[in-house]
Amino acid sequence: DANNGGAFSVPSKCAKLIFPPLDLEAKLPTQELSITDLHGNVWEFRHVYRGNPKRHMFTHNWSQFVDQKKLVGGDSLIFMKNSAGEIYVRIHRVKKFATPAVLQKNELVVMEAVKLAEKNEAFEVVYYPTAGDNFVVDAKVVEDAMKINWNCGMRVKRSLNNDDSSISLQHGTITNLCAPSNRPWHMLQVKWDEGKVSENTIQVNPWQIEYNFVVPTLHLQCPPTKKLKVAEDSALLSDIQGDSSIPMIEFQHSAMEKFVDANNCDTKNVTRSFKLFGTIIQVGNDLPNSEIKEDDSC
Amino acid sequence: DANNGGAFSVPSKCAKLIFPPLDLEAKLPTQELSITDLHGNVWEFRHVYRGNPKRHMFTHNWSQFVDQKKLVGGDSLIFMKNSAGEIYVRIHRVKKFATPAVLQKNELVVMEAVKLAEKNEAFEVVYYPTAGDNFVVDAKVVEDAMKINWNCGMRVKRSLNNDDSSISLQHGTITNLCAPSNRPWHMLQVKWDEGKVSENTIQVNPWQIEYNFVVPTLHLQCPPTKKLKVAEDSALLSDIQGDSSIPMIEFQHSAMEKFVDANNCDTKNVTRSFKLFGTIIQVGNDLPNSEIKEDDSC
DNA sequence: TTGTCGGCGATTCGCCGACAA
DNA sequence: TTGTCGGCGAATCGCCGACAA
Repeated sequence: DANNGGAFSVPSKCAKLIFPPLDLEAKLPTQELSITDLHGNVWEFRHVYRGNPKRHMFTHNWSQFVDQKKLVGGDSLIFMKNSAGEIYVRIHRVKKFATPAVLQKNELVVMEAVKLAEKNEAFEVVYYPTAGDNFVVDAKVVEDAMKINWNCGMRVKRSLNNDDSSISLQHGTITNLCAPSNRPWHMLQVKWDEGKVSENTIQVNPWQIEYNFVVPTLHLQCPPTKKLKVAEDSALLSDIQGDSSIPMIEFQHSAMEKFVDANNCDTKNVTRSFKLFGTIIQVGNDLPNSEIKEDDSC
Repeated sequence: DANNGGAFSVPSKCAKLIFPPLDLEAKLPTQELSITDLHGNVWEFRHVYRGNPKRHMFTHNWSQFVDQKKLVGGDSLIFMKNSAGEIYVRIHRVKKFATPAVLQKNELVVMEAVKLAEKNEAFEVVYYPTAGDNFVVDAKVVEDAMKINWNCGMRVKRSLNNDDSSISLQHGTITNLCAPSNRPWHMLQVKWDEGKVSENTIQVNPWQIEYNFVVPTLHLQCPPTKKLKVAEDSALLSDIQGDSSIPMIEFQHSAMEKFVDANNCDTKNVTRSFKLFGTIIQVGNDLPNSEIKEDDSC
């Protein structure tokens, strides 16, 4: 388990198993530990054995670690030691589920904008780049996702690219198909395997999930283990940017900028098209002064 | 001018002209000022008249302002008051020029990667998303830029989208055409009007600048004043992301991610093409394990 | 065994006038 | 007129054992 105030209490099993032994005769047994994270960054923690009753703790550099990794209560740490005695740490973040109330409010706002956009009228949407619920996507991405014959009971997955360390796969089942006015926006209702029952059913866009076909037991060119490794490498490369729970968000964000730019009477890329909530938008001079606000909070 | 230690000394002309008058009889004349920035955020500064000799200063909330706006020595503030008495502040950032030595080192690294890429061999480049010197660009952007008949003496401009507030236009003149092996990378040498003489000549890519045609005195559909306003609005919308000195960087960054993903044996977008240093790259499975590292520092 | 609390010392931060350029 | 310095009190931070769950 994870953080409390100021220092970190290391479970004693973990400390005895992994850390070099301390001189327990000293009044204040202390050593400096160099621990490597998944990025190859080395953290110099001070490991002390103190308190009454005695317990193993990290003091120096611990709060910096919490800050930089944006740890919250519930997150877990996994310590590892290789044969050379080098210690590694990996973060396993607690899954965060948005409450249905928030999701429903977003739904209303977006659907209103959809109607305005279809009529070519001005619309306004507050965009949270880090929230992972994105509505401006490259047209091709939407089309590819719509080629799949989505159906109730299908097993799906999405990867949660948590902040800046681990990547984890989330699995679920399609429980409902709801296509208001035949639009793909939030068309699929998915029940995730994990999470509190009251919070684990959400509506998603087809392009945010992947169909989770069952891998047969035959030998394939890309066995599942290798595929997983690739996913981790890719996370390692891209996570410094540190946003979003959905892999494609960076591209979507840029698409958004492109759209805003073009909307402000830049005539260089008039032929470019995007899907906006599933409606094709030709960006150019013919749109009114639609405004899209960005906001990094949330 | 801008910041010193802890508080901010407001030039007395500015204070007398713009701020509401203080009760100069009090021992410590003080008032709270609500000042709005370009994002519409309201800052509550404490304005005191203190010291010996007396001077106008901002104390409370000033350091938060410096932190959030990432002000550095040399940056300027512009205060404005409208007829209703509301006060606004705008930041004008000092221009930063990279040293020729750094630029030349980058040049060597990139040119080496170009050669490897052309031979379809593995290459490695450290990518700084915030540095503004980008080499993976949508093919169409490059092609558009190459349609212009670049020539010495042409006047050009680029917009510096400084961190998160003002946008400023930088003007310059093409002083040299250097096309090693007929590639557009760093093809144009530009001398900027401002900046120290030793640092104001750099090599740029054609897609990073705009040809600055002379606007005739006739009436046009888009007079220059309006165009400037548009640029400011666009900065207002996009600057929270807060990177880069070149408008297109976000898109380039996403293109980079796309490229990395595709390179890691994702077969969904094999038909997509990019210009890499001006060389067309078809992303797909046929490339070896090229690695591209990202790094947010610098 | 381990989460939380109060305490304490060291460091930083916010705000001031004293200078001097 | 205005940039920088030292000083000071307040607030925060880092680190500890005392509890109790």
